[in-house]
Amino acid sequence: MSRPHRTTIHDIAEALGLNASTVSRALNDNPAVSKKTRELIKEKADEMNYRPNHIAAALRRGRSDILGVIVPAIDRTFFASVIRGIEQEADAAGLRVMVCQTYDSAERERTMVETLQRLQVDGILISVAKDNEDNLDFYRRKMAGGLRIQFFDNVPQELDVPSVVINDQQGAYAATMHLIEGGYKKIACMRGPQNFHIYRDRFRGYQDALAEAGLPFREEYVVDINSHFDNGLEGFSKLWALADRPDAVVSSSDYGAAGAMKAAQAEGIRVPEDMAFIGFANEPFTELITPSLSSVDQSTLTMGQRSAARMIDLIKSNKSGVLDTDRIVLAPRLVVRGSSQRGG
Amino acid sequence: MSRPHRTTIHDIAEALGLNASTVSRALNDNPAVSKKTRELIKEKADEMNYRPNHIAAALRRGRSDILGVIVPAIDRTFFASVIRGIEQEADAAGLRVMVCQTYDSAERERTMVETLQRLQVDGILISVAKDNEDNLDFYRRKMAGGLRIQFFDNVPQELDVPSVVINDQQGAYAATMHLIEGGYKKIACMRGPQNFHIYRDRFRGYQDALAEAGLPFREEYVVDINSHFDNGLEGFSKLWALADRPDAVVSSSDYGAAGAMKAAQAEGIRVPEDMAFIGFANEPFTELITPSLSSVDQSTLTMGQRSAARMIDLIKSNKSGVLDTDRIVLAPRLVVRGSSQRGG
DNA sequence: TACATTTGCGCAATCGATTGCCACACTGTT
DNA sequence: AACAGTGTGGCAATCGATTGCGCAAATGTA
Repeated sequence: MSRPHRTTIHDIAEALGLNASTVSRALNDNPAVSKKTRELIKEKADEMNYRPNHIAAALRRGRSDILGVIVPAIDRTFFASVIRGIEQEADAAGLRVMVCQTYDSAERERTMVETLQRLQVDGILISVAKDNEDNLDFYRRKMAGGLRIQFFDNVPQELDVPSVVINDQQGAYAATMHLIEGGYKKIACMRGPQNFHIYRDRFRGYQDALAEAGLPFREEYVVDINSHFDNGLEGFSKLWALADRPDAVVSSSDYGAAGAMKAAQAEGIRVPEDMAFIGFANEPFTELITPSLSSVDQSTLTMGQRSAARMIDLIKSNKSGVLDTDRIVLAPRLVVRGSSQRGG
Repeated sequence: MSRPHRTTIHDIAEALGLNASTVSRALNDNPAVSKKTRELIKEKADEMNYRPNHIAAALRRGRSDILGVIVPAIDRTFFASVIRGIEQEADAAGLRVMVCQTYDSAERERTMVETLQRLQVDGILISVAKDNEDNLDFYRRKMAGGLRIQFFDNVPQELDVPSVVINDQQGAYAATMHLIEGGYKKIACMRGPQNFHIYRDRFRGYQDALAEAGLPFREEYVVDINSHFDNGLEGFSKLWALADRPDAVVSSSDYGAAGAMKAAQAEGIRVPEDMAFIGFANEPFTELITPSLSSVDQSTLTMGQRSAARMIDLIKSNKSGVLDTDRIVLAPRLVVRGSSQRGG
């Protein structure tokens, strides 16, 4: 028992004694069809419960009206929010969005790109996976082959590609400076993996702020972590083991900051009186924990909108992969909450 | 400057002095092609950097090998996890997954179904939107029209459709019973909108547990909330205003429970010594807050896997929309944490 | 009335891959 | 040497919508 027959433009044409081409034009509001027949056709189409076959149209037109989006994981607020921004722009332009997850695997990332390409997506928006060590050549080839790719967030630094990123240095700088202005003097840094430029930039922002304020940079105040709660716990214990303990922590991730803060509280430390904490990403949970966690907001919605808008422009202008390699840099926004505000 | 020419099977055929049909068969490992030519073709295809046009194949075969997934929002851990389960099954079956968000709008939900249908997806997996008051007829028509739809999580009760849900009653029952066993006697309930069966069921589980333990059901201990942090705050203040205050709260949502707990702590209440809290959904943040929040895990991965597996079976057997309307009911799992464990 | 112009619609090719059917060639058997 | 049988591969139709081109009817003009 196969699927029931779906009505096509040919069915409509036959029912009306017309030609399929006329039906197609009518449904697309082509002025070459008189208003009379156009309405007649639309009525009949409605009556026959017609649903256009997007696949067929895509094949003929060479455009699928689909935007591919590839992210490490959709359940991270950051990406979900970027995707929302992308969808807003896509909706407005009449495009659909297809979302794929790499779960931070470089191999799966390549698979996803291939898959989307087979599906004839009009373009791909991507935030590359964390362990994306050597997909560089892959992307070079793809773009040289005419595939339209727009990068955002985590972008391969070695590639001169169109991208939308935030100013990580500036975000970490602002966070650190905020602590300094709050009177904290021994500020530690929990930094992310330094093979990612975003984490390198954040680390640099931290250093820059210290330097500008005339505070010494202390090697032992730097702890390497990943973006997980447990890493924060461990990171804190390292800092706590020091002879000269810090009085504040800037973290490259909210999860890390939350973990560290929880570990600190377990030691009886008062936050923010004895010690301040500040994270990065402005995850929703930052408002839920006690005290609420200060963080750096990454204007994610804008990131999605700008990325999509650029891609859509390119598609509409019908250029191939050669979009200008401009890098759009968005400004982050410091969100001050209880964890860093003495007497607040 | 339009897109560069993409190599097709015709190009390969021409380059080899063969026919496109042979190339097609070879690439699909059709035994009607000798091993020799098959390998020759595959080599050439590789050399010419051939990428099959999925669109064209889909049109011809009448199958797109795409599964449509519709959820209210992908950034809720619950859905992200279900989607992951779906992807696992789909990957194994060689299908792609296209995820759409309704942002809890019934209208957008219909649009998404239509869109996916135009895209000729092989089937749709959906958790219906919250304000899905009257899409019932819509779904009846779609399914009658041969569209394969598999529901999960939030399912229209009025429809006799294939679905995968969890036993909400059982989850809430276990949560409440856990509190009772912990010695709490005045247990309040923050329940979700009662027009959703999932929240009705949870409320029923709460009542059942009370009844079984011989505890009185008290109308004033019931507060209506939505699944937001702020609703938890407000909900708590209502309970706090009572003459005879409760000593525990079961919530139909983690966010509500977290909000209530924070409000309680602000009043100087010790958790769980003075008052216990337990949520529903087992969101990741439940481990981050202090004390960590007990919750009910919904075996989301399994839900996704089972839903997808059923749909895939149906697709492979090439039946139309008439999948058996069995309802698969999964068992939830109580996760006990600090917020409900005295002396723990 | 005759001719030029516009309007409205049909014909047929096309997008790229798939597939039923047929034809040729080769092997092996008698 | 003739024929059956099997193995390979080509031909052409097909999926459903789109679109360049051209024809015929309707309209306008002299």
